[in-house]
Amino acid sequence: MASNSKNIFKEILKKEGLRYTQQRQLVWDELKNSHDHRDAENIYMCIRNNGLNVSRATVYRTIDVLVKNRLVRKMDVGDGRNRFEPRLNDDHHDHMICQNTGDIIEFFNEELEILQEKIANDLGYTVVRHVHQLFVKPLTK
Amino acid sequence: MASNSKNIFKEILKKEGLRYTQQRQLVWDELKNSHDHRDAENIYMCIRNNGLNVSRATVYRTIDVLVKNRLVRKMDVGDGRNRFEPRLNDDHHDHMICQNTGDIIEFFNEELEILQEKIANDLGYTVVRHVHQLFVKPLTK
DNA sequence: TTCAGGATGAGACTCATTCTCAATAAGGAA
DNA sequence: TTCCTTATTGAGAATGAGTCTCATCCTGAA
Ligand SMILES: [Mn+2]
Ligand SMILES: [Mn+2]
Ligand SMILES: [Zn+2]
Ligand SMILES: [Zn+2]
Repeated sequence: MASNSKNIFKEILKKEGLRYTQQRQLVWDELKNSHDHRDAENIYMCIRNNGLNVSRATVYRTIDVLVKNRLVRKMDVGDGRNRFEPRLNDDHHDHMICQNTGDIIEFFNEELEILQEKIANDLGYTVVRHVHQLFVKPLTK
Repeated sequence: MASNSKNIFKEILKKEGLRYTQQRQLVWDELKNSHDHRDAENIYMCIRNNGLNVSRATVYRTIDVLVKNRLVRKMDVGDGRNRFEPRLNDDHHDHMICQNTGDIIEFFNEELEILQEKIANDLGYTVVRHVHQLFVKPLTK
């Protein structure tokens, strides 16, 4: 049901010893209702354009909690501001950024994931997290 | 000889229609004489501690030229400031960042490079550049 | 319903990087 | 060499994403 993600959110706040507030719910709603890779300002403005009011500080503070608890993923495309995407069904994927259109294409390749873990192991490490971004251009036919 | 990289640098400035200046040479010297992954402030301070004087603005401006012409590589480890490393013999490699020590370990894996190009191709793209960073922890024996 | 203490909002602040502009110095011409 | 045009430089102001402060507000346990 629609309230499932709300309950997950409430659980997390409880676990963190934080209170459930209107503002925190609004930020989470705004994030989970789009699959885009958006920056904090965009999330802030969308809430505001909806006639609701949550401060920038609260947007940032709430996103931190969401990222820490893996409900949201933080990413940096190299343009100086972080982007966020919801992560409801904890599926890992990496990104391809089209240099022509700015489109962000998601991809997942098991072989790649295994290979990078192997590379780390061979050097005496294990991968905790990783960033893999391909900046691409369309193939000319 | 030692002046080879200086000549390469002069060539690039000429090609870009820029003048050869003491300050620009000092920034390039500072960068090429270390294999570390350093931030702009570090480069600025090292030059200054050598009793020489180049402004921050010029350090940033010169690095831009070096990056554009592939004499220097720009990277972002996610701590809010860019890092730079020389790139004299245009060898590609990716990075592993140790979460415990902060060490940056370089690696290169042909198979990985080929695989990511294949992934892009399958989606109708070709890879122009990529970022691949593994945030790792030492394996416990 | 009460009320202690966590949460919020507005704006100050931080810090890396970029911009401004008057003064300086390359470097081609003669 | 000297001259002269114009790119370059330096100091500091400006920018912008993100963080912090603190007076006020609100949550939620009792
Ligand atoms: Mn994504
Ligand atoms: Mn490196
Ligand atoms: Zn991956
Ligand atoms: Zn690579």
